[in-house]
Amino acid sequence: MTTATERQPTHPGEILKEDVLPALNLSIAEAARQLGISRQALHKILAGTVAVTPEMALRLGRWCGNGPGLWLRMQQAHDLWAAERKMRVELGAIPSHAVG
Amino acid sequence: MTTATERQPTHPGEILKEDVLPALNLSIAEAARQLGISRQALHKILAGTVAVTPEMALRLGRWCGNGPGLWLRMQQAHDLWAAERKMRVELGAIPSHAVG
DNA sequence: TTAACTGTAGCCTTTTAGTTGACAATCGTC
DNA sequence: GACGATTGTCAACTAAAAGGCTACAGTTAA
Repeated sequence: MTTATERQPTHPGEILKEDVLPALNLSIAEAARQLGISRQALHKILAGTVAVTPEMALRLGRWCGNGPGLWLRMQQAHDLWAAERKMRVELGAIPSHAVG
Repeated sequence: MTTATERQPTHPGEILKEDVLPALNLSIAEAARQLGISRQALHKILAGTVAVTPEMALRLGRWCGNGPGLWLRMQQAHDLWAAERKMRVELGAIPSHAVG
């Protein structure tokens, strides 16, 4: 395996927008206030145009009460998928020292 | 749990320097050549002064034959630990919507 | 001695997260 | 209809970080 070029993993902002915000019944502006960030910054996360940094994952994890892990793992999967496509050619040129 | 302020998680470069490079019996310069990066860039990773990005994790994963996951998880643990200390105060000000 | 490798230090470019300010469009309420 | 809050989106700015490059002093091996 690890051939996995499936489809793009869901961006954490999507979960935030479709599940968390509706469940809490909060506006974007109010949520941003509680998170201590600008509403524009939160908007970009919801739109998936910026990444969830470790710092932002800590904010979200504290705010949602589920810890930073989920948000960070989702973002990582997303980043890895993107990087893998971008580097496909270059990666092929790297010699592999695999044991097996 | 998640109180975890233990000690700083090991930086992935440490593993690279102490285990991988000796096992492969390669110089830093040669390893950098194979990885397709400058020897200075590799040196900074080994010294732990820069982070292992998703792209770099893909290079290392391909090169070592173990995939990018290990390197990325180690870096993430490292980053999270650092961010958590830096934001401790600010995090306390964020209201928690935990269910339980 | 000469060649290669190493640790560091700069400098430069590009990318990206986050801020503030601004504007038009929308929606609920009085 | 008017008012206020929210929203989507833009631009300008700052700050940080990755990665490349050059350079130089020190070390080690042939």
